[in-house]
This record gives sequence, C-alpha cells and structure tokens, in this order.
Amino acid sequence: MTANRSAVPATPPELTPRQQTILGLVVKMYINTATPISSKALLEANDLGVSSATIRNEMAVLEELGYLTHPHTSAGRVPTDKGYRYFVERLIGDVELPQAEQNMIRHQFHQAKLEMSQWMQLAAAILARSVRSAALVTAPKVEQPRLRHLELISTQSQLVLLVVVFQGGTVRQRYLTLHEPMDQAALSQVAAKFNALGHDLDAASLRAKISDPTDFEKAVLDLLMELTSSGSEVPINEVYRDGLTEVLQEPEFNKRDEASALVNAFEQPTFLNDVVTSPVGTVQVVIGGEGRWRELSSCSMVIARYGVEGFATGALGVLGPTRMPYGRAIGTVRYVADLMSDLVSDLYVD
Amino acid sequence: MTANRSAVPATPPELTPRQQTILGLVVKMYINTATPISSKALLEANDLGVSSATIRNEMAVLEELGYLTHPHTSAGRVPTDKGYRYFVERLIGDVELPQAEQNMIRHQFHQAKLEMSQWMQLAAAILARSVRSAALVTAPKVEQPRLRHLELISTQSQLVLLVVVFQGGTVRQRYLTLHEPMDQAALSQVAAKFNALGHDLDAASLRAKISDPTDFEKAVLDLLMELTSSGSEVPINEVYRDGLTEVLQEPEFNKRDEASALVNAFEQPTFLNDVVTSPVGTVQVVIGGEGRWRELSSCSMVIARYGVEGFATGALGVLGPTRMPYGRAIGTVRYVADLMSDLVSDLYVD
DNA sequence: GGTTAGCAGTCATATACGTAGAGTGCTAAT
DNA sequence: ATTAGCACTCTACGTATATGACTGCTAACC
Repeated sequence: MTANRSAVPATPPELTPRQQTILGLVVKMYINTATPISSKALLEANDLGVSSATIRNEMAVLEELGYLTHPHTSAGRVPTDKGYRYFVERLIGDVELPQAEQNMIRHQFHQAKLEMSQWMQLAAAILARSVRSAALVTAPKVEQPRLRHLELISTQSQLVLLVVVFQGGTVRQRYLTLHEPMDQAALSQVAAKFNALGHDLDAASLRAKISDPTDFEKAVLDLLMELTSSGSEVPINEVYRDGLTEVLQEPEFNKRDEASALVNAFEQPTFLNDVVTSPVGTVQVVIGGEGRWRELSSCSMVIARYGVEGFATGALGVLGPTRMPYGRAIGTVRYVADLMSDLVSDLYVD
Repeated sequence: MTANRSAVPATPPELTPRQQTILGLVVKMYINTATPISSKALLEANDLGVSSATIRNEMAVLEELGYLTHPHTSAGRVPTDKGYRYFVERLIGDVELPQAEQNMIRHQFHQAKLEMSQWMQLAAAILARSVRSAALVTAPKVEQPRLRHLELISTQSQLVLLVVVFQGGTVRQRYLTLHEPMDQAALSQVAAKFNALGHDLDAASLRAKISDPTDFEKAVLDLLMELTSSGSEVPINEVYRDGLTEVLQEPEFNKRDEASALVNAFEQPTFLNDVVTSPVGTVQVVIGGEGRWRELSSCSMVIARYGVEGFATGALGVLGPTRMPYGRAIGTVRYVADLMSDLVSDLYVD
C-alpha cells in the first residue's frame, strides 16, 4: 500500500484504505446526485461499519489534505479537482466497458454506411449518449499524404480551383490566382503531368521529380506543399460534435458563465486539438481546466488521439462537468478511439 | 393611409398614425433596453406633444388589439409577436444598410481567400457580429451538378471510394461495396471511361450515354444519381455557424429552457433549410416560432436564400430573441445574401 | 488509541411581512 | 380629445424568524 502504482511526479501522500474508500464513495455519490455528500448520507447508502462521527473525522482529514471541500459550514462534502484526480488515477477500478455495451457500439459501427465523415459523426453521437456529455471528434490528419489525383479547374479568368484527392480519400481544395490567363486545356495538361508523375507520392517527392517547372507549376507545387505541411490548418468544419444540448441541462451549467465557457470551448474549432497531448492508445483526463483553461474550471475532459501514430491521427473525446462519470467516460473514449483507429488503418493504409 | 402597402392576406386593422408611432417607439425602445416600456419612459425619451395619460390610453387600445402586453399590472408594455410583425411589415422604414457598413462588409469579402467554405464562414461571422445574433449559413446546393471529374479508389478488397468533383469545385465522396474484387487498374479504366464521356454532363445524361453498362458501372451510375438527386442529403457538416455564445448572453436566455431551445435549433443540421421558404432575393422574417416551432416561442429568425434560383442555392440568416434589431438584421441579411449570390454565380456559372 | 454518542454552533433555505416604488386605469375637469 | 390626479395593483427588496441539515468538538467508551 505504500508503493506507488503510478509514475506521476509529486505523488500525493498515501491515504489509509478507509480514507480511500470514503473519498471514492464521496466522488461516486456526488457524481450521481450532484448534491454535497453528508456523513449521514454516506453512511446510509453504504455499510462501512463505523459511525457518522468517524466518517466526519476522516472527511475532515481528507479536507485538510485538499481532496474535499465544503460549500459552506453546514453542507456536505464535495470533491476538489485534486480529489477527482486521485479518484481517476488510484481508485477507479476497471474502466473496460461491459461486453454488452462494447457489442452495441461495435454493432452500430458496422451498420453504418462506410464513410469517414459519417463515422466521425457516429462516434460523436455514441460518445455523447454513452457518457451524457458533449462529444467532439476531429478528422484524422494524414502526416505526409500521398497524392491520388489532382484537378485544375478554371473558374473565372485568372482564377483556378485546385482539387486534390489524397490516398485514403481525403479531399482538399484551394483557389489559385493566375498572373496571366490560362485556358482549361493548358490547365488540364499540367494536371495530367502532375498526375502521371506524382501518383502515390507526397508533395515534396513530386516537387523533386519535376525539373525546371514553369511559374504556374511552381505555384501549384507551393500550394500542394502548403496543403500538406504539418502547419496547415485542418479545414474549419472538420470537427464533429454532439450532445451539447444534453450536457447544458446539467445543474452546474445553470450559471450562465459556466454555460458560456462550455459552449465557447465546444464551438472553437481548434479547441480539441489544442488540448490533446497524449499519444494514440492512451486516454487523457483533464480535470477542471487544469489551470491552463481558466474558463473551464468546472469542466472536465476525457480525450484521446486515434489513428496510426506518425501517419494519420485525429482526436476525440467528451467535455462535461467535473462531476463526470469518469469510469464510463474513460472506458467509452478508449473503446471508440480503438474502433476509429481500426478504421483509419483500414481506410488509409493499404 | 387607408391603402394597404403590402399584399399580405388578412391585413391587420388600420392603426391611427399616433398609434403607429407609439407602437413603433415601444418596439424600438424595448429592443434596446429589454425592459418593459412605461408611458412615462416613452414620453421622456421622445417628444410626442401629449401627456403620459394619453399614451396610456393609446397603449391600452394597442393592447386590446393584440399588439402589446403587460407582464403584470404595474409594469410597462412589451410588444407581442403580432406587434413585432406589424412593426416589421409596416413601420420599418429604410432597411438598407448604411453605405459605410456596406463598404466594410464588402471589403472583408474581398480580403478573404477565395474559397467557398471560407466565404460561408465569413458570412456567418459578419452576420453574427453585425446583428448580435447567432448566424447560420448553409452551403449552396447545385441542382443538376455537372461532372468535372470522378475517381475510383480501391481501399480494401471489395471496398471502393468514389470521389466526384463537380463543376464549380464541389466535391462529394461515397463508398461502394463490390460484389467481386476489382483491382485498381480496372477501376481506373472505368473512371477514365466515365471521365471521357461524362465531362460537363449531369449524372442522368451520362447514364444515357453509356450503353450496355457492366454491373459495376451501373452501381457507380446509381451512386452518382443518388449523390446528385434533389432528395440527397446535404453533407451534415456543410452548415457554418457563428455567434452562439454572444446571443446566449441576451437576458431572454437566462431561463434554461429558452437557451436549450435555441441551442437545439442552432445545432440541428437541417434546421435552416427546413425553415426557409422564400425565394432568392427576398428576406423572410419568422417571429416567435410562428406556431410551427413551438420551442422557439421567444426567438425570431431573419433568413434568406442566396445563389441562383433553379441552379444553385443555399440559405443564410440569423437567429436571436424576438427582441431582435429587425432593421439591422433585414438589411444585413439582404446585403450578405446578395454578396453570396454574386459569389455563387461567379464560381458556379461559367 | 481509535471510536462514538451527543450536543452546540453555523449556515442555507423557506416563509412571512412590511415598505417603497413603478406604473396602470379610471374619473373628473379642461 | 386631452389631461391632471389619485387610487389601486403588483414587483422587488429588505428584515425577521423558523427550520433543518451538517459539522466540529468534547467527553465517554471499548
């Protein structure tokens, strides 16, 4: 009991088994009821073999150590962020989703039409419903996308639309302004040349293969590089959402500021990707904004990357009150992320 | 003054000029202050040359006729939906946006990068900021899209991705399951055939041109038809939004139910298109949900179609409290819709 | 020493009540 | 037709009071 099970820096001081039990129960009950947990209530719901006075004493200790708080003198206890953190890292037992639920989710995935955007939308819907939180899914971003086909389309004079289809079916498009007019035939010729040379190559390799490019070809190559460079913005609409309405019903979002902060984060296109730092395969739990996202002090996130590391990854997760069912959330996020990873490797790797 | 200026059926009974003035002032003041307007307050803010008692009498008449209400006995007057409607249809004067503002908006449009999705996002942002409401923009839907290029990409065995680029640069993609395996070469051959025959045609014309198609070719043609049929769903993510957070600050959304209803409508992908009925060129004002959208009883919408009628149209508009600056809203929506229409005809018609 | 019963103390919540102020509706005078 | 004036109504707000939910502490207990 004294050995640390995790390698987290600044390990919290060890709690006695009974303190752990009490902390765990307070967290679980508070997550369910959304009301502060009194010593009496805790006693009535669980048989601990001790009196409420003892529980009070232990709660006082847990408060001293920073795991619990008091809204006011005559109220029950509420977990602090530190309390949730301890719960998530030490007390949560099995976060594996029950088999039945896994089956249900897998079944939905296999029923769906086979399109990435629909899958992402489905993933968001499943996360939202299963965790009762707001869910976010961003499209997988291919690291060095290989070209499948490109098309140059003349629209107005001097204005050309470049459409690129990448391996795996991702499509990107961008307009290009010409210095001097070119007709469609000339454009098609360039496109044909690029298609012949560039098939299955990434943008850099294609550029290397084109000796002595014309100004226009250079411009197209630049645009291709820009589209596939790692700094390039993911298209703004490539984030799929669900469950905002439901999570706004939670009591913590009665206060308008809290609700606004949540909506803000939820709507901001880059938010999820800004927050995710964990590699594919692990689930990241952000509790109470963790100092970095001030507004989200009463929100938690359970998020993960999915896909194939170093090749194509996206992010997904849920956003809800700190009073979140962490067990379910972690289990579901992990399971859905795994499913999505399978999809990515099926569709993008060939 | 007795002649009807509009051809609306069931014309409301004519109000005296003074009643019109008072109704107009109450609406305007309430829109600004969000508090019920008392006879005294109205008198102090505007010189009407009569006493508060007279105004009270007139207000009582307007209430009798259904244009105003009372939250309670000793409160000022608030416009009813009917009052807003009268205001919008008869009392709003010039809804043309001031030249300076037009310039500002036009300027922003010409500064932007030339991509439809970015333009739509920009339109949403402009609407949201200018009207201080939530703004929605849906992508233009081309009626009978002509093919530009299609690509068949083998992903897994039996699973083929169809990517179609239409005239104007719209891209659609869909997966297709094969009955028997085909290799990429065979797929490319079919694609080449379709590209040669189908360039600049719509799906139906292409189908007519292909005599004696193989089973696979039939399947691709079917999919093309489905993608371009009028019943086909617009991709779920093709709606651009902005301004939700801001509009949620409005006092009417203090009540959670109101806020939820708004968020719901705002998030539902098909909402805007479900509501818009007006043709391109006119602005539609929906006040208080108008019976059909029960939840939105305290919301109004100012919306319009844009694009080229019968060819490619989308919808845009704002969603806010019934206490909405209708003049600004109508002016801005009209102006932005016109700009977007110009874009559509520039980009899609050639 | 850990545990517990019991009790004083604290605070939120609910209720009742009184007052101030805002605003209307009505009436009688102009 | 308009208006001054006043009675009436209702909300908002502050205060007082009671209630009940908890805690924290102390002293007794095992």
